[in-house]
Amino acid sequence: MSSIPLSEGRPPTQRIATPAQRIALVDVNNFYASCERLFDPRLESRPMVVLSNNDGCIIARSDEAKALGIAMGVAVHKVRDSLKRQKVQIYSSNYALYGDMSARVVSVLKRFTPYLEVYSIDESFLDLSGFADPEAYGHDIRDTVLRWTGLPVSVGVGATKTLAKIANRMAKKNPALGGVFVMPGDDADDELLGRIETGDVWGIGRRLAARLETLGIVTALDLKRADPKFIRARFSVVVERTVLELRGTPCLSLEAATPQQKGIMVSRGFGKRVRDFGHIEAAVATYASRAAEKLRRQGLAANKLTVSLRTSPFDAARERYANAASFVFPEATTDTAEMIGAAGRCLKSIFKPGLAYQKTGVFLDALEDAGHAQRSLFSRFDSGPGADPARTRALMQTMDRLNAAWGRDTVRFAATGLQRPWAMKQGNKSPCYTTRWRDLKQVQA
DNA sequence: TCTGGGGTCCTAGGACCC
DNA sequence: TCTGGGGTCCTAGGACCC
Repeated sequence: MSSIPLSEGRPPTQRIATPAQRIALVDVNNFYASCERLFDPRLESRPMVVLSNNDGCIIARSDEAKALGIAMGVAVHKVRDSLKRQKVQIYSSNYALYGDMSARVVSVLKRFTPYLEVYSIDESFLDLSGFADPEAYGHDIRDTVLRWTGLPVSVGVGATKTLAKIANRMAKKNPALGGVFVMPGDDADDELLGRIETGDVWGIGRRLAARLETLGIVTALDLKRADPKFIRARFSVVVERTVLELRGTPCLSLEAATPQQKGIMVSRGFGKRVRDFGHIEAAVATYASRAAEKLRRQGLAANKLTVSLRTSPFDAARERYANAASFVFPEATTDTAEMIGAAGRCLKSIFKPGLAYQKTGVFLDALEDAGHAQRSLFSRFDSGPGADPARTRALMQTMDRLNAAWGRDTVRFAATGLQRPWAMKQGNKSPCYTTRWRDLKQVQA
């Protein structure tokens, strides 16, 4: 994270003097709207919005649209008349375009420092520790990105990620700053923090803000001055970190390497309500295969698949229902057909006829590196050279006998193979074997 | 009629083991 | 049969982010 390498052999507890950490947050202003504008110059200085997947709600607005008071996330049908009256241009979203533009911005940013974390499609954290004049550097970054990609960015600099976020917000809110703001640091931050509500601090959402308010903590400055230990006891370690970060103590490090993804989700709302099982089944199969594609593209394999299904939480008059079912694969898989099959079974177990459904999704979980996917305990008997199905059956029978005799999942296979709540709910008693090497050892013992 | 589609991390609590 | 502490692993649910 720091650009100063630790010398080898130094005890980890010993602190070394480093220049104050400087983190810059660079993000694209109104990212989706700015991308669309790039390819349609007629939109320049006109109010415009970009819509979500089914053109359901507003997910991006140009400055001009914001000035008209159009809210983020609002359902289009609620504001359709007002959009028309104010001549707001309306665009469907184009994620392929945004992904491509995002990559271009990142490649420009990488010329400024290799210590960079791509945080989201339109935001990156840059480590500028040790740079003499971060403000001038920020302007350089901004000018270069604009010139090379056509996209306007804002740059906020602070001692921690949380402070960089706040600085970025300042840069956006005050046009006079020219898109760049550097937090002065320490006590000099206080005047500014006093004018920011806790809910606008990174990591403090609506619920936490409400709970903090009951304690009299209303502004970012109040939060900075709160006792970290008290906050930890009352809330959690997450909020405690935010307090420390506001004080300039880094708790969230810059992650230059992208870690392995932990879950993969594909979900969509239906354009209109759906009652037909076949329709939902087709959607689930499509999502399962898309999820499998994403999985393989990253060289991962999944151990578990979950299907969720729900009616609309917005239909106050109709019966509400939401449920999910999971399937744990006998061994980690990347196979589309296997996933579609599992997804279909899961769906069947939670589908209730007669309801008007709004949304379904497929989630892949317990991911691991496909190259090191755990071999099935039985796979060497099941297939390949030396296959011995009889041996497999014998092993399974042994397990069944042990489990029956001891009245529980003695050797831990039977129960761990199926997610319990689902198995119970379905009355599915058939054992499903997870076959890890540690289990094999227990059997042999 | 119509309300996004993804992700992350933390905590509490249950099952189980010795 | 009861009691009990210390530990791991797993899951559900809640909070947040973009």
